[in-house]
Amino acid sequence: MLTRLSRLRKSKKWSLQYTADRLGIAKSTYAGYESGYREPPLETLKKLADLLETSVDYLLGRIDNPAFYPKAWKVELHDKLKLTEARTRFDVELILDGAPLNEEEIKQCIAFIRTKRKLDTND
Amino acid sequence: MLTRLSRLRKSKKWSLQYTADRLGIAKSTYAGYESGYREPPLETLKKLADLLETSVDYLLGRIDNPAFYPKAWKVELHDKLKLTEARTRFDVELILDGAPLNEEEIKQCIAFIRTKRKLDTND
DNA sequence: GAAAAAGTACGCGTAACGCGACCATATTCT
DNA sequence: AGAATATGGTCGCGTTACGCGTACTTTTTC
Repeated sequence: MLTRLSRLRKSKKWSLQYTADRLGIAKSTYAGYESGYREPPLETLKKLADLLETSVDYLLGRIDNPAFYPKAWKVELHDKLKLTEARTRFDVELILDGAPLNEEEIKQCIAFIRTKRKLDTND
Repeated sequence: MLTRLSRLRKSKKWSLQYTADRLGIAKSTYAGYESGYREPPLETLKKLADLLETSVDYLLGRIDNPAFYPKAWKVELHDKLKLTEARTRFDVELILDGAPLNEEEIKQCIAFIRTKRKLDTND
């Protein structure tokens, strides 16, 4: 059930003991979660998602993207596109006619809109 | 802990009994989840999120948006921007210098990129 | 206003959880 | 290399807390 825990923990180079300490539980208890031998209470599950910087839905195998997800769907146009939300930032792609906009196309769009806006305010 | 269950269930106009039946558990068992008296096993928690069309993270109070979230961060440029993913679609905004792109600006960007791409392929 | 359904609370039997203890393997240190 | 320490993994026991039936109150339906 929670086999994804092991991967995420190792990606952070944490030991079972360290992780268990941060959760305030015994090493054997946490090991039980990773092996699927036991299930954690919901409060511990939330702490795990916090520690490992992912979603509970990912830990449970309900989604496949380990990155946490945004609360607001706003995309800022810089050189790189960023999806902004409260916790962190995610890379996104803009697709047009099936092909993603490359960096240069995005820059050109940005310049295009900026000059357009400047013209609209100066008359 | 799971007080959001009650809201979501009522918004679907389901009774405790009906919900419990769909989960394959006793009414009193499910009632225990809503009241916070008991916690469901993780498998049941996932089923609940499926039934109520939300995320486990929302049920646990970890995020405030009950809508499910995307699996892939891809934005398709049409007249309206859409964030595409497996389950459903979300409206998004493109922000430039703090101001969102309006529909006309997006259309102009689309036309701009299309002509640019046509030029690149025809030489 | 009776009957049915819905919501709520409790007690019992039992499944499953948390922990310490233990061992095998891997890593670190002198 | 060999001792010392840390790590990953498993097991058994005591205890927690879960699932269900049951009973009771409140609400809805006719």
